[in-house]
Amino acid sequence: MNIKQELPWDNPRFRNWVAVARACHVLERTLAVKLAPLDLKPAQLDVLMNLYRHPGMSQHDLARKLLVGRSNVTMLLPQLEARGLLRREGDEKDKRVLRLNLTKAGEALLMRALKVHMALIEKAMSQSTPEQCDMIGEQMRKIADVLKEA
Amino acid sequence: MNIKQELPWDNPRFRNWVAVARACHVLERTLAVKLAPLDLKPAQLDVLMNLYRHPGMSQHDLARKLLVGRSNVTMLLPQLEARGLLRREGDEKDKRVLRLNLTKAGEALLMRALKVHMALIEKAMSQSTPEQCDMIGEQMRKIADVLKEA
DNA sequence: ACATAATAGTTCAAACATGAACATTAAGCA
DNA sequence: TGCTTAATGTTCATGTTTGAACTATTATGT
Repeated sequence: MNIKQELPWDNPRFRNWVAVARACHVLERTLAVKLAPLDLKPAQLDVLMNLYRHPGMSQHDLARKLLVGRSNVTMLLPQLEARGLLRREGDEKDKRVLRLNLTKAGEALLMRALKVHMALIEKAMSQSTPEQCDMIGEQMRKIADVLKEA
Repeated sequence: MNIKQELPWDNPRFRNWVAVARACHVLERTLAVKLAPLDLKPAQLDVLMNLYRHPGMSQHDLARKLLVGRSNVTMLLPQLEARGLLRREGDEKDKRVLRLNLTKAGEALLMRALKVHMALIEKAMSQSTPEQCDMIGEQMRKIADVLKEA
């Protein structure tokens, strides 16, 4: 019995997941380069995207959306607030929470950044048919779900 | 003309890629938790995996495989070397390069870590058929290729 | 009501990644 | 040969991410 048979590299699921991870990594790095002219990092773009889609969300909710610690959000926001891209306003009813909203400038920068992000994703995913693309998205959502239970 | 039509969230490619990125992120975080008992981080596991598959590789080659800067490798290796998991030996012919090899202990720890990694990937990918899984891997390899040219 | 739990956000130190500048060695070429 | 250029690895300063401890506020239970 050859030990090689037991090794992950011979397992299709393993090999294919490694490909997923590599593609993610490469796209993330490429995005960072393309966003540099806007003086924006991928993590910051994630913040702006989430605030656009969920206006008035709390920092805690934002942290969960970003799959990141709360302290990370605390460190991330002041930079963006100082640049006038978002506002943090205390909630009236619950004095613990801060409500987050994009400013006009924040929305404007987001739109420019989205063009860059969109173009990159188009380039990456244009090699797949719409059916393949949808199937990939569907499987990935399943993966995220099954792992969050763990 | 509704501006919403131009927004990425209505674009299937965008939505599906976001799902890919989230799945990657969740799996990476989960892996970090599951590897903690072995006192190993995902990045360190990546190192061990690459050295196992490419014995005697240089730090420069390792950095490229890991999609990471050379200085990062320089900072990463001493910890593993100090734990006796790998050796760095100067190349005879080219005195600039250091040849990297796993020790027995390194291999042993790798095997234990691979069980953990493998189990996690199995859990994640078991929801896809083998055909779907292969297709995903194929598309992701294409994406990595097309982006590396950029 | 009052004590206890839980929650939102912050602070801080440590771990980590990055890129530029550097030393050493090798390769290319006049 | 010598001079220039490129490659390998290290160092260092900077910025990022993390988790634990902390404050302030709200919820819960007796």
